[in-house]
Amino acid sequence: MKKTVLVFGLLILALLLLFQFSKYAVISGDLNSELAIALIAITFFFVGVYLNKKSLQKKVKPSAEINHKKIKDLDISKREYEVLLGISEGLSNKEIGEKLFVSESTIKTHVSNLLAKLSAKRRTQALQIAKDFKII
Amino acid sequence: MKKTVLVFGLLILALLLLFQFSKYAVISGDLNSELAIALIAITFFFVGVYLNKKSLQKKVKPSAEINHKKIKDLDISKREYEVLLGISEGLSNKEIGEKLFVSESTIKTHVSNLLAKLSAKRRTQALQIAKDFKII
DNA sequence: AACGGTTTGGTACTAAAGTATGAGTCTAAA
DNA sequence: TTTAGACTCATACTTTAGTACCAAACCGTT
Repeated sequence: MKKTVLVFGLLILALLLLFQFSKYAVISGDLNSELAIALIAITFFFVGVYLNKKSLQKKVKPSAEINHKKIKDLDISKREYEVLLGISEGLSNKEIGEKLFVSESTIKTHVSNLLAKLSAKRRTQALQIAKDFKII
Repeated sequence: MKKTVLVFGLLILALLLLFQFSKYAVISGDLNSELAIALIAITFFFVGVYLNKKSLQKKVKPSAEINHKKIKDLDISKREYEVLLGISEGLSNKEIGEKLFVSESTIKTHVSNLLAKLSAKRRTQALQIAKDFKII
């Protein structure tokens, strides 16, 4: 919010300066009126590019963002989530165990609990559901 | 390519028209010089927005497109690809078999060949690799 | 018609995955 | 301090997944 106010403040300031500059150029009868117009055109061109980029970012980013609230809603613990990430990397239970420095048995327990919480029958189904929920 | 030429042609035309218009406004001593400048500013603002949107589209779209060439390069058959899609939906071999009206044995054969072609040890790893290759 | 590639499917096996149950440890909160 | 939840691990078991090998049927091409 603060950022938005700052940006718009600066934009209005720049706009006023450009208008003052163009007025001065016209009144003083310089040959520079074309230059002034060109400057205004270029400035607003970049303002357009900048604002468009900002507004698009807000529409594109969410598709790649993780829904942390959903993770809590599903009652998925920290460790279970780490296991879920291991599954999404295509690792076996044994490999996940090695990565997290625990036994394969432990991973099996986590996976089993995870599947129940995600209402999945298999780890591949868990991946599909987790993607739908945007938690991976 | 043709489109690009057309767009740039129209842009240059619009630019020239605006310059002529602004010249006329200034020379004729109207009070409208500010209006002319505002029009130029607005025009270039939208030009900036438009061009930015165009250039971003080319960068965003490919991330959701399927690389059919890669599928052929990996020598993955039609049926094998259908099985891969079944896996990505979280289905078991038996369920994929029912969906495609063939036996579980057949699916196992397809999966085994698929894993070899994708250099994967497990179906979950196959999913991860297939995503990297942008074939699912 | 013979050929290569795909698709299908079976048997027999090994390897993972997943379930159920019980239990010990640890930590943060009541 | 005891209590609940999270994490750990094991055993014993069932179910899927995956491999290896073989073989028949199908299909478009030459």
